[in-house]
Amino acid sequence: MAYRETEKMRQRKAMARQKIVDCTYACVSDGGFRSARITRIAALADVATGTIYRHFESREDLFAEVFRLATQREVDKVAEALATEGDVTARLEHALRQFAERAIRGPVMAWSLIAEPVDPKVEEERLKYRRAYAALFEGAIREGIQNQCIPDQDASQSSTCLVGAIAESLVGPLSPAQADGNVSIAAEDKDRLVNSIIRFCMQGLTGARN
Amino acid sequence: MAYRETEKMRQRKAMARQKIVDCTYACVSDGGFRSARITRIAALADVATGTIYRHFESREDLFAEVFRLATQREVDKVAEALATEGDVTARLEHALRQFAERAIRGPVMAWSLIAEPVDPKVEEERLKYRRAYAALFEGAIREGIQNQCIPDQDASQSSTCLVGAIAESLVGPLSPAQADGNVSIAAEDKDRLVNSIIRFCMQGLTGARN
DNA sequence: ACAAAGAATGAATATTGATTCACTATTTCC
DNA sequence: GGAAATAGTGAATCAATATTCATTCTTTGT
Repeated sequence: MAYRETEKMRQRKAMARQKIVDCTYACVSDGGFRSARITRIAALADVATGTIYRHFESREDLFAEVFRLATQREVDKVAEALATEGDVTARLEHALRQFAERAIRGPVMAWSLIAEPVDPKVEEERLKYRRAYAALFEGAIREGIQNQCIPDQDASQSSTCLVGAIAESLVGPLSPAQADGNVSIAAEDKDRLVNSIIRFCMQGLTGARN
Repeated sequence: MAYRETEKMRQRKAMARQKIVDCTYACVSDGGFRSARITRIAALADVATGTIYRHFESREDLFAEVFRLATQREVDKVAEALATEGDVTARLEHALRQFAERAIRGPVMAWSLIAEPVDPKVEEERLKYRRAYAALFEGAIREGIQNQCIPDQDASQSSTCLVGAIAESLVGPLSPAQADGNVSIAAEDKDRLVNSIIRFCMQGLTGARN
């Protein structure tokens, strides 16, 4: 025998794989999945196109993995915001703000995760992602209903409305950002936007104007 | 001279063109713009692929026209609902219901009009469509603010939230219409769904639980 | 240093559809 | 009927990318 897989090689391989994932993430952040070409990813990662296929079965599989990682990051942030101390409505508001602000910071990625049409394997990941969100928001809304901070309602349906209102507000205006070379919005506009959305959402949830 | 365009021919041509438009509409209703292949449209319309190019500059132009027609139809319905007698909130509620019910009836088309990524020329039409909606809802919200049925708020932003909440509920991946093998939902479920969305939206707008 | 095994390469291939265009068919008018 | 003009056809072409695979380069153990 001559060659056997060694620790050093395993690590080098893992690093190459990671670099491919990172560069794919960068490409997607820039123009969405659809415009992320294998050749561009390969060039960025400084490997040959063929190399990508030693690490991933197909473009679709690579994308599914990148999607999974990206969403995990987002969902974690929201979960974190919901897990703080305080009453349910405050925590929900905090979580919505987190969601909205992150989407504004990375509008193309937000659009890709929420709305861009993707291949079946990626769509499957998206379903899990939506379910994770739904579960988080729903849980909080249920808790709110229980201790009467929030009037009785279909928690699952309301959480869908929350996501929709935010997504449309952020992704709608910002997704043509890929078309024109859209510049990012000014900080005070961003704040007004986020506050406006949150007011609508919290009011839709609780009926309370604050 | 020998041949000159005659009325009969003009009509026949117009009919062929109309048939192409109709079949494109059908294809889009079925699977969105992206999956509407020229070959399939041609087959449906019972013409050769080349014929389509005698009536339209390109696939994109054909799609732009179909988009324009489809949205005109939708916007007209909402405008109609808003133009009835009664107080603003009742009319807004009526319009939202119209919007939601139509989207449920044709979820794929609704998704195509609202969220599917499309080519630039079609995107341009979508912008007009959004503006038309924004103008309609906004106008009503402004009117409501003026005569104090609705608290002061960013009318344009609120109208975006309305569209988003409905769109996500009806055409998002978690919507009942898509989740199961898109068998149409039962009438009473549909009603509950629409009522639930509308409650959220009206409450988001007015803060009033009814 | 060498042979065996694996990893990387990237030009060539495959695929998927839109679009073209040389040709055929139809309509019109004499 | 026949010539001129236009309409319709659909196989061939083109374009844009994902994917393959024969070849080259690296690593490893003796």
